[in-house]
Amino acid sequence: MDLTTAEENYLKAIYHLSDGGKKSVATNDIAAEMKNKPASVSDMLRKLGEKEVIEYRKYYGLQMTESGKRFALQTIRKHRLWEVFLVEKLNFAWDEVHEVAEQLEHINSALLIQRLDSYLNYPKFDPHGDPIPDEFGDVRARPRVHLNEMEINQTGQIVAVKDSSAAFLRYLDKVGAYIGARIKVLDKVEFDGSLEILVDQKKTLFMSKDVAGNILVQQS
Amino acid sequence: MDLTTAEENYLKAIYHLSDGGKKSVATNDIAAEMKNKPASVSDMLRKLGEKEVIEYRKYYGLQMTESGKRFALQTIRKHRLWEVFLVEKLNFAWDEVHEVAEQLEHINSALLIQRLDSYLNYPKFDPHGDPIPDEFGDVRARPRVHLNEMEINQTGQIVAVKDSSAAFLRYLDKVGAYIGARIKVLDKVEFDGSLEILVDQKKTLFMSKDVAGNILVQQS
DNA sequence: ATTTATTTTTAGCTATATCTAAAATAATTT
DNA sequence: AAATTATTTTAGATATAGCTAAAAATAAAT
Repeated sequence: MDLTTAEENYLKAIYHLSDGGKKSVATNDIAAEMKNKPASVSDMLRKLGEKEVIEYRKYYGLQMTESGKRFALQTIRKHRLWEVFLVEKLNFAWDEVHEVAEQLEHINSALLIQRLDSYLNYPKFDPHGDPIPDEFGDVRARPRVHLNEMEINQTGQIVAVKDSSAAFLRYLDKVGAYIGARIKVLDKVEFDGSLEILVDQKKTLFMSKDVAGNILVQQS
Repeated sequence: MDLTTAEENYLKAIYHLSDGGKKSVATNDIAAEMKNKPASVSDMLRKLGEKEVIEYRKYYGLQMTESGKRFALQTIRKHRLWEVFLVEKLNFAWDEVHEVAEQLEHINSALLIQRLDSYLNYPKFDPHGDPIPDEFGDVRARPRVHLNEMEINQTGQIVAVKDSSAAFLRYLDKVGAYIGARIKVLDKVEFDGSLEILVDQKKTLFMSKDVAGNILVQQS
């Protein structure tokens, strides 16, 4: 069974809004996420129900089926692999990749994705630090802590940022706090929660509690 | 003005069938090339006429406009750049790339194509030896000769093959006669036209007139 | 120069994916 | 509990891109 591009996009939106198929999702919220009208969503939900990628009872909401989750994860996998390609090979900036990956994720070729994965050396995380599902849809989720919650002398690796506005990403780029950077908390100021951070065993960096609250770290 | 994927595919087909916009093309031939029905083609020609990428007088055939040629060349450029990527970076075989490139050519991002071009080191020819138009649609066409028409001691570079059946491509791969290979005609047998070829100043190779007739060489 | 055959176009239908406006259902408030 | 509000669905459009069957125009053959 094959899905259209539109169906893939709906499934992906539903997957994200439902927190991986755990929660129920409102028609209105899907419409907001997809930037279209609730009436269009209702229609699509009926179709997705017929294809059995969701279980749909009208007026009562929906549940993703196992099949639906697999499809969503495949699309997410492709999106994130392409993001890695764009950043690592074509030197795109973090904030330039989304639009293009949004198109590339719908290219249909199992061989292409296998080869791309291999070419990129089987990355486990995308440039924003989000995990890349493997070909079976398995995700190796790492425990994450907000940087502002870490204690002095604790170490880890930056794995994600919460605020992905262009301005914030530019700031991070400037200070060298890229995804994958190894960090160590050197000092913490009591009264405002600001931090002194060692980045990649070289640069030290002062950071406000607010900024640190937007950075996720895998502790090690 | 933007074109849909279907419109891009029609323009590309028309460009090829009309030999770069020079000849007129029959509705039936477009239908055959696109594997759909003449009625569908008529309809699309009307639309393409309205968008002024072709000049269309019903029953009388069509002419590509300058705008139409530019669009077609951009699509061809993207297709061939992706083919280079698939073969050189992802290790696709010559006969595996077409289908996937057919999808990738419709990805819409000027930046992506610029970066891809740069990443591939501004290739001038695709893996089949067909020229890649530059971003302005200019094509550096090289004079080509069939290998069987070359004389003893003449040299050149293989730029294309006419028969692109998987069997033929496998044969060429096996004997090392890939696109770009530098060749020299060492000897020519009078009575059957078969040739002795030096490939890349290393291997010598015997080749029937028939095989040589399917290989195009840029003389140098 | 008619007739016949071929090619091309039109008319009307189907499917996808969107929309607006109205109707139906569920949730909230008084 | 009834009325009001919010959410969701249906009904009926529109646009794209294909189809079949029939009509119209052009080309070929007698």
